[in-house]
Amino acid sequence: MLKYQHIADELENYIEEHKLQQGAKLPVLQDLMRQFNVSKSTVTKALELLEKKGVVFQVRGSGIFVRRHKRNGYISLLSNQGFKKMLEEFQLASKVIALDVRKPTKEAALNLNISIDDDVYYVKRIRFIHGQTLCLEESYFTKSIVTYLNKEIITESIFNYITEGLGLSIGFADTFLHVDKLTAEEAQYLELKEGDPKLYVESIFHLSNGQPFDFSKVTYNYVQSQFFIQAEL
Amino acid sequence: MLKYQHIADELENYIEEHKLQQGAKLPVLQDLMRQFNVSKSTVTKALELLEKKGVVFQVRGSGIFVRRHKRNGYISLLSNQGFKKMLEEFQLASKVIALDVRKPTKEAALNLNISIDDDVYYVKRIRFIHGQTLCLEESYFTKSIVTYLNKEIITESIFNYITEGLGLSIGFADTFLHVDKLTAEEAQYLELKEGDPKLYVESIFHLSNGQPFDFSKVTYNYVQSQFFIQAEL
DNA sequence: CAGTGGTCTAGACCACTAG
DNA sequence: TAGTGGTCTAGACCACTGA
Repeated sequence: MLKYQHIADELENYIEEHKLQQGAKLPVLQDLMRQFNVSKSTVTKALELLEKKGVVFQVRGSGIFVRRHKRNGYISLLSNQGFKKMLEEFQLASKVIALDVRKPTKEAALNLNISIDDDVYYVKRIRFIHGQTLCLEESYFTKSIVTYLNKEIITESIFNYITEGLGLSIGFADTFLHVDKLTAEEAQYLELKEGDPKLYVESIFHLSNGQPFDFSKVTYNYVQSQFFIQAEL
Repeated sequence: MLKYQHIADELENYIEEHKLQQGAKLPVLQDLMRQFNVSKSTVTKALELLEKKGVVFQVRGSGIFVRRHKRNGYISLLSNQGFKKMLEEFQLASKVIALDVRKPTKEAALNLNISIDDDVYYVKRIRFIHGQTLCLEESYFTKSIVTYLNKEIITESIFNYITEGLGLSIGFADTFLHVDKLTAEEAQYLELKEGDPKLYVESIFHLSNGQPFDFSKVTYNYVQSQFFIQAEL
């Protein structure tokens, strides 16, 4: 385990356990260096991680403080809060509608940077949150990378399987979103009415080496969809 | 000017000028160290900045590569791409509907962490993109921080004025969003129909020292609203 | 002006990739 | 196995905050 990762985890746990609120002051750098017996840069690296994650903010000349917003029930749009945490917190579940190997659409091939003759796994599923429909999801996985999928895997967390099971390292994602009206088919799956609002999200996920491996199109139920983003400016 | 900031700017310009595409390889760390005559950590810091900004990705054992998505016309939801760039690229304009000093609503006071007896600047404006209505925006600025505003300022970029004019340093923002249907009033302002879809975004902006100074509620025209997010996972 | 976080260095060693 | 980026150190110096 990386030292800075470990320090970040410890600090986050500490904040969680002691239920520290926005603005609570953490120990100064000197103390953290001594406490964990590491150099200044290592502590700094850990704090940068937490800052990116939206857990703390640092003020030069003053100290390190807890950052925590007041609202519950919002899903993080940047999945930097951890997959497992999300799954637990929101009791997500899935129902699989389709799973097969096929040729990609032109659109999918373009986004995955493959030929329309290459194979992809096609996954279509509905996701539920607290027992309500959350979204309708269609995904294309490059088969030469994600070599095997089955119904059991995709009912659980696909990404967890990709990292743990296949030993692949996920790097980054490009996500595009806009708002529109539900088509009849989407409305039926989400148990809403045609013409109701929807949030439509397309994402291209890449491995750490930059190779795209998943192109997904997700239509969210507007009633259930509350998102948040913590940004540094 | 910070060295790592300068290096990051230079590299970004280089990529822009040479129109490097996704996957293009940049010089290795050694070369960048020599080229800019700085230590390894400094180059690393510059590259971390660019990585966070979604400009490059690094692969251990392999190199540093350009990251660039293929879609145009999408607005970045994390304003980490720079305000000025956005304004230029999208030809944003504003029409002011209201500007006054008043007492905050309970909601605004709560989010700004002030008393309902404190003064706030209230701003209501419509923003246009390429001459079309983009959004309807209501903002509350803590008056003790943002001490002065006038119509001219808020017709241009408020944030630019806050940093340049008032010399304040903006730190981070918490943003909450969901999808809903337009009310009659919103529809009128946005030149759409009541019941049409909308993207509704609430943000709380904080100074670098953690103090909230702006609570804003924005309703986007669904036709014009295309957003993207570049995330690291 | 004491104390805090931010920048930067020089160098050791490690983990991974690709030929 | 040579070359690449990632981690970590110890320490100097700088910029900012708050009493």
